[in-house]
Amino acid sequence: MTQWLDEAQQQHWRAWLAANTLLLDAFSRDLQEAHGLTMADYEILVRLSESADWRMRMSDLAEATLSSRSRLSHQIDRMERAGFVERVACTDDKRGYFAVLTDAGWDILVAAAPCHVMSVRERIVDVLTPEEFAALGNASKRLLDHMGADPA
Amino acid sequence: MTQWLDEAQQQHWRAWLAANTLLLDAFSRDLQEAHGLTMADYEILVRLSESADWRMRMSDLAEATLSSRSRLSHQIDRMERAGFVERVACTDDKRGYFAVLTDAGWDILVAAAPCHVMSVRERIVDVLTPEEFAALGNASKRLLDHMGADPA
DNA sequence: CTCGGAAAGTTGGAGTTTCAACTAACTGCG
DNA sequence: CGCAGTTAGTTGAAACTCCAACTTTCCGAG
Repeated sequence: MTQWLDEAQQQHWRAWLAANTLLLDAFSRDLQEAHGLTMADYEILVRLSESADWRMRMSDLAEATLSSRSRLSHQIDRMERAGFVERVACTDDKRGYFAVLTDAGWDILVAAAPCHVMSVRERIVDVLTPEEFAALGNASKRLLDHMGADPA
Repeated sequence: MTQWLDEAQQQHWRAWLAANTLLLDAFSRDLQEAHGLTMADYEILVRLSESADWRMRMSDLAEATLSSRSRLSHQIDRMERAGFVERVACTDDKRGYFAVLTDAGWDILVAAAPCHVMSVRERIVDVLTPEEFAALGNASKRLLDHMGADPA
């Protein structure tokens, strides 16, 4: 016998789902309109910029951005065409490649970051009380843990 | 001067983002493996099944599922091909169409629902304390309100 | 050394989403 | 009435994602 959700649970669940969709849409739209970037582009730029030598192995980057290898590979194709990253062969492991941030990639990240942070603030951080926001973050962290995901 | 996020805020934000991605992936995968449905399919089936006469105007359905008209149109194409819905011309407004749930659509929804609810429980509802889950839902609701979204 | 399996990454095609352009029908104002 | 502007919905192409198959290289046991 299925244990259905009660009315309140149903509402929480749907709110969570709807908020995700609308927020993610909004962030993408903001980034897109202002700088022609997608969320995926942006996350890759961020990860690379935070890495030593502005570079990361394809697999590590895929894992960090919660993306499949295949998806990342196509994604890096596009970003390479756009001039934001370069592929550099890894000499230690000849199967491997690094995705390396270019100056152009850095520049667009620097240009886009303030506007992205702004929209995260406007739509989430500053909308909630600090307690509510922390609760949202902590609940998310618990859910991640339960799935065995690294919180990094 | 950009007001960056502090360390804790950064972590909450990233946790939220990661949890969304992983959870949504997981729900899709569960539905896909068990019944060959996508989340989008499932939500449409749910909405239609909850509507009078198992039918909804295309625009209303698009709005309810937070999808663009174009996306919904393609989506309904596929579901019509699969036999889960039908398009029925609207006689009042000759521009309009109803998406109507078929018996086959109802059947697959009935088959898929328990397994979907199960996975929502397993991955969210039963993972958190009732307080944490409520906090997640309420925060989401607040964010929706702030975006002017109807909580229905 | 060498061979089988695992890991890194890419590829192509099919499926999905987005965007802009389009048709057809409705609405209301002069 | 009659036509300008809106609304409903579709379409096709381009962008993106997913999946399965593939190549190359690495690793470890014998």
